Amino acid sequence: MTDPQARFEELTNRLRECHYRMTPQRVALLRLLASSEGHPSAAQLYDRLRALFPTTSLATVYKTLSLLVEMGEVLELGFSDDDRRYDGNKPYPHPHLICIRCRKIVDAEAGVTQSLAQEMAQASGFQVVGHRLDFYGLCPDCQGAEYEIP
Amino acid sequence: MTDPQARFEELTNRLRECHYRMTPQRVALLRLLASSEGHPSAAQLYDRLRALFPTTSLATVYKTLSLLVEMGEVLELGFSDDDRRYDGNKPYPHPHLICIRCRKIVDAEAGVTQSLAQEMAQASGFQVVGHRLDFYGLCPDCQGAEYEIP
DNA sequence: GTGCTTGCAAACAGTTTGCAGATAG
DNA sequence: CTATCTGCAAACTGTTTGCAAGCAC
Repeated sequence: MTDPQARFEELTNRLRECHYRMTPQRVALLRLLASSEGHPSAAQLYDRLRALFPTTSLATVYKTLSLLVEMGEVLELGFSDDDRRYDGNKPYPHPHLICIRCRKIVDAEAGVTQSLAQEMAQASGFQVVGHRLDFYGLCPDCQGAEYEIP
Repeated sequence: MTDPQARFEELTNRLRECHYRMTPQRVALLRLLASSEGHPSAAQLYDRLRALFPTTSLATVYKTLSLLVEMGEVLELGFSDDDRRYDGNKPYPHPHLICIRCRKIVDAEAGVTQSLAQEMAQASGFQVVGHRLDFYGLCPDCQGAEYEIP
C-alpha cells in the first residue's frame, strides 16, 4: 500500500483541481480512504467516520464516494449479495482474493491480466477499457473451520 | 452453446433427482433458461415467461432461480448497479465481455483462468473454489457511436 | 392426502433523491 | 455573496418473505 499521508494529499489535490470544496466531512472521508487497509463498505466507512467526526450522514458518504468513483480515484467492487466495497488506494483494476466465509478481501498480485485483456479484445472485437478478476475461496484463517457461509 | 432441448432435459432430470416437483411454471422457466442465448435478468425471464405462460409471478421466478443457482445449474452474475444476470447453459465460471453501452454480455474463450487460479492459490494460501473474470468495454456495434452510458 | 409450490402483497436493505439550511471559497 | 455541500427523511429498486390456497406426486 502507498503511504496513507501521501495518498490523502493526492486525493485532496485531485478534488481541489476539479474545484470541489473541501468540507471537514470530505477531509475525514479522504483520510479514512487513504488509510484503509481492507476494502470497506459505505456503512463501515460511515461508522468509522462518525467515531472521529460525529455529524456526518450516510448520504454524504455515498455522495462523496460516487464523486470519487466517477473521478477514477476510488475503485468500487460490487457483489451479487448487495455488498459493495471501496478501494481508495488502488483505484485501477486488480485481482482480488475473496473469502467466502469471513468476507475478507485481499489484493492479489498478477500482471497477467493486461495482456489477457489485449488478447480478449483482439479475439472479440471489443474495445476493452477495464476488467475485473476475483478469486473466491477460503482464506488461510477459515480453512480449518467447517465450511459454512455465515 | 449446447442443444437447448438436451440442456432442458438435463435440468429437468437434475430437479427430479433432487425430488423437486415439476410444475408447469418450472418447466417453462427451464425451457427458457436452456434456450437463452444471452444472459437474461430475472425480470427479462419473467416477461418472456408471461408471454408463453401468463399465470406466473416474479417471486416464483426468483425462487426457482435461487434453487437452480444453489444446485449449481445456473450461474448468477451480479453487477455493481443492481443488475443480476443468469446463465443456464454454462453454470461454471467462465470469462465474459460486457459492453458498457448496450449492456450486452458475451462469453469469452479462455482456458488460462484455471492455471491462474492455481497460481493465486499457491501465492496466497487461499483455497480457491471459484472465480470471476469480466472484461468491460465497447462491443463492435457500439464503437462507432459516441461513448455514452445510456 | 401430504406437503411442496404458487401468487399476492407486504417487508426489506442498500442506495438515491429533494429540499431547506449551512458553509467554503 | 453565491453556489456547493450537508443532513434529514422520504422515495426508490430489486429481491425476499409470510401466508393462504392450489396442485404434484
